[in-house]
Amino acid sequence: MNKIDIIIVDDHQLFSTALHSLIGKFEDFNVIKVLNDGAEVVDYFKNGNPVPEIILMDIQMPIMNGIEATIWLKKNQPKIKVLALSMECDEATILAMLRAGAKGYLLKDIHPMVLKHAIHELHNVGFYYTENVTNTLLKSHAEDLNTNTIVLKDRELEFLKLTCTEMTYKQIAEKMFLSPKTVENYREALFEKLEAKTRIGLVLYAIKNKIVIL
Amino acid sequence: MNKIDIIIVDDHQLFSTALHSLIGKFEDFNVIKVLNDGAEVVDYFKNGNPVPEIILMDIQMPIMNGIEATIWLKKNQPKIKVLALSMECDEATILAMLRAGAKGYLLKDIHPMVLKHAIHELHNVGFYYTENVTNTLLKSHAEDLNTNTIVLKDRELEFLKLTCTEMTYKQIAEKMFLSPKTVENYREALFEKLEAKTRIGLVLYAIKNKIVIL
DNA sequence: AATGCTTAGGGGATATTTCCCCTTTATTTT
DNA sequence: AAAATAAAGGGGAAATATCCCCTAAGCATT
Repeated sequence: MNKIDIIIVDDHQLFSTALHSLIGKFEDFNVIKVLNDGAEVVDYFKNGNPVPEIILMDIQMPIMNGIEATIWLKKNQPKIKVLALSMECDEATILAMLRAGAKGYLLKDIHPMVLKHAIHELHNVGFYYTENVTNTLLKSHAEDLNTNTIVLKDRELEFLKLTCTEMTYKQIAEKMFLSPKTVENYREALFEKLEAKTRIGLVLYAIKNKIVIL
Repeated sequence: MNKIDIIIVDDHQLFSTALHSLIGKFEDFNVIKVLNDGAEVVDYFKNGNPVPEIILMDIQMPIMNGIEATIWLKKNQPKIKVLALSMECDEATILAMLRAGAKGYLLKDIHPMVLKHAIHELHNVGFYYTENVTNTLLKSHAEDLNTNTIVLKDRELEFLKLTCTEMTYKQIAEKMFLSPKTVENYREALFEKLEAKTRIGLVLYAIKNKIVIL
């Protein structure tokens, strides 16, 4: 039987190391890489490295957070199944992560056997939600989880993050190595996509969907 | 021995009623009023009603949330000790509530005797923090909790909330029955107080400090 | 009576945001 | 090969936001 290839993404070295050795003990899993930030995920795949079946993804990470990284994966590596592994149990974060495309959501303090089971379910069935998460979904009326097919492009995401800053568009343009007029186009595109009327609307969207985390 | 006067503020009728009858069983407490929203708290005291020693304050409420209400109380009824009673256990909310001036923070699923004990501690010692909250405080380096003495005035708070909206200042002025120029002054005052450079800065502050809840 | 604080309002200038319409070049899809 | 799409850039105008400095009435403190 083939092993399931896994990548671990977590900025907390202690945790990712522990997880690595833990998963190593399960004979049917194979950790092919440990990455420390969402940004490293993007680099990893842009460089054409081996594609895993499953990614165990932390959420809070310094450069690119797990939600952004999952959004990127949805677009660029749609076959990979992302299992969110997080400390946060609040509804907003769970919803944001699932909207981003995660196929499962576990809290970090679960029993190892639950993790093992979750990975298998993800691999065989395609998703795995704990009771906790299911409840959250039901509570939130599961509105637009699947309806909401808003997919932001890389540069749009980058722009959106900078928009949640006290930078002017001119400054954002410099930071993105673009002309102010191009940044202007990103702004207009996002106004449409996210149904915003002003820059404030973009900021609210980004925060609600945890594209920026305060 | 004198009873301790208490006001309950919670929009969830079922809960506040249950709480009322529960506290009624403790002979040393006296619930003098049950209110259903932060806004009712403000009205209550503006009308010169009896002042309690302790307020049990919910956080999520439809019109004015518990954090705003506590900020208002800090300024207008500083002797009242606010005990937050909430479902949220995330760091940001706890910190925001304590910054707002709450003297204690309990989760709603605690044992009644813990609540009783907490109220007594609040009354006698002046504060009561569960281990949970203490941990959160230590983790967050307890930076500016006491240093941060930013007190927003009523109208400033009102303005700030509207600022987190896709309304222009002109529209905000209309809604507040002020001239655009006066709103302009509020903006400038808040820029200084909150160390913001742009309107985005105000929005970020309001969200971080849970003055608006997304 | 004088001082200070709060609340409300204003003038005038500059920078930024927002809107609408248009071009080019490369890549992807059909 | 033709058509659609993504990514980058632009002109010009109107609406908003930001800055700095100033006035006046009301109220509380000293």
